[in-house]
Amino acid sequence: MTAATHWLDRAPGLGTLDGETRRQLEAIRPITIPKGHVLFRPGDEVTCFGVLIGGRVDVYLTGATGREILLYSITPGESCVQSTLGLLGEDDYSAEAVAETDVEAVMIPRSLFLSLLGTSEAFRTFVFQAFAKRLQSVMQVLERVAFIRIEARLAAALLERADDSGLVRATHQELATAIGSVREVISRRLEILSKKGLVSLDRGTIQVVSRTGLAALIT
Amino acid sequence: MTAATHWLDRAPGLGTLDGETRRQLEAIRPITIPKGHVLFRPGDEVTCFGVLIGGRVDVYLTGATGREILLYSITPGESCVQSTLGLLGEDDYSAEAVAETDVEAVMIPRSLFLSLLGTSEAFRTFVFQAFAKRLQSVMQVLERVAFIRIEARLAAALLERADDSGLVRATHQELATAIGSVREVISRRLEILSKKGLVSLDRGTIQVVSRTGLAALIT
DNA sequence: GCGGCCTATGTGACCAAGTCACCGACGAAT
DNA sequence: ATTCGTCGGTGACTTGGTCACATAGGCCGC
Repeated sequence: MTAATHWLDRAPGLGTLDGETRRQLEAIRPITIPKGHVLFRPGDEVTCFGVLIGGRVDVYLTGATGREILLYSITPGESCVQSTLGLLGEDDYSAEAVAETDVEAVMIPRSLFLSLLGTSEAFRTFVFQAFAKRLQSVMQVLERVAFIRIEARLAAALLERADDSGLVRATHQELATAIGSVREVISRRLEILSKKGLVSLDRGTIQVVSRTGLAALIT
Repeated sequence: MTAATHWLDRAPGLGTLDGETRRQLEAIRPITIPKGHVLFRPGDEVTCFGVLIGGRVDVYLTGATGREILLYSITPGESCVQSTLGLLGEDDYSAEAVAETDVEAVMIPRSLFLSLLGTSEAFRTFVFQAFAKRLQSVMQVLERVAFIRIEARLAAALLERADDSGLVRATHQELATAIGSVREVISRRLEILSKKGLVSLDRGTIQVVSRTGLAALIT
C-alpha cells in the first residue's frame, strides 16, 4: 500500500498529474496478473482503461487461419490503447492481449476515465500520446509487412532482440509472429544467415555473430 | 459566407457543440482544395487539425519501391487523424494524403485545437472517436493484407465500390492500391473472375455480373 | 537409463503472390 | 493521321506461405 514509491510515479507521463487527479487515482489498487494470462480476446467487451505498471503484455492480431502477428508490446507506464478504443469508439476488442510475464496493472473504471479526460490536461495528454504512439506503430507494422522483405525484417528483429552479448532468446515461431511471417520461412532464412556466418543457431536461441552483417541486410 | 447551413452543421459529431465552442469555430472560414492536390507527404510538419466538409481525401502509405496502399478515405464530417497524431504525439506525418475530388475543409490551428480539447466534451468525443475509428481501420487493413487472400479482398473491394447497377469505376491500378496488391495480380485475378462469369471488363470500369458469386469468394 | 511426450526445428513439394520486362490497344490532343 | 500517355495483357522468374511429415532435444516418471 504505502510502498516506497507509489505506482503513479512508476508510470512515466502520469507522475506529473495535478493534485486532485492524483488523489482519485491513488485510491485505485494495482492488480497482478500471472504470466500467460489472456487479458482480452477479440469480441470481449471493454470495461476499463488499463495502465501497465510492471511486466510486459503483447497484443496480437489473429487471422482466420490462426496465424498471429504482433501489433505491439505494452511496457510499464504505457496504457492499453485497445481499451481506449472500446471506451470511446464503442467497439469491442479486435485483438488479443497476452501477459508475457507476470504483470502488475491498474484498471481505471470507465466513469473515472471519462471524467479525468475532462478535468485533467495531463491525463488527457497521457491518453492521447499513447493513442498516437500506437497508431504510429500499427502503421509501421503494416508498412513492414506490406513492403519490406522477410530477410530485412528478420535481420532487424534479431538486432532488436539481441542482448549485449548478441544472444537472442526466441524460438523461430516467436520471431515469425513478431515480423508477420511463419515458422518454416524463418527456419529457412535463419539457416541461410547461419551459412553466411552472420548467426549461429541453437534450440531456443540464436547467437548474433555479425551485427554489421545483419545491419547491412536491412537496407 | 452566410450559407443556408453553416459548415458546423454539415459535420456530423460537431453539430452538437456547446455555444462557446461553436462561436470559436464559426469564426473559421472553410478553405477549398482542388482535386489532385497533395495535402501532406511523409515528413511534412503538422500545423493544423483538419476537418473535411465536402469531397474526399485518400490517405496512403508508401513503400520504398513506390508501391502504395490505401489506409483510409476521409469523408465529410471526418477529421484528419494524421494531423491529430502530429499535434499530440509530436511526430511528423508518415503517410500521404491526396484530394480525390475538389475538397472543402476547415483547418483548426493548433492552439485552438488544444484549448477546445480542454473545454468541450463534445469536441473531445469527436476527436477521440475519429481516432478510434482510424486505428480500427488501419488494423483492419493490416489484418486483410496479412491474412486474407487476394481473391477475397478483390471480391470485397468490387462489391464495396459497385454502384446500384453493379458498375465499378476504377482502374486495375486503383483496385490494387486499395487492397494492397499490384496491378498485374489484379489484372490476372479479374480475368479469372470474368472467365467465371462473375464480372465483365472494360477499360476503366468493371461490371459486376453476379454479386452473390463474388460474395461467395469472401468467405 | 528407458520410454513416453512435448516442444522446437528441418525439409520437400506445392501454391499464391509480387517483380520485371515488355507489348499492344485505346483515346485525346495536335 | 501521328504522337503520346494511360491502361491493360502476358511470360518468366523470385519470394513467401502452406501442407505434411520427419527428426531431435529435453524433461519426467518410473
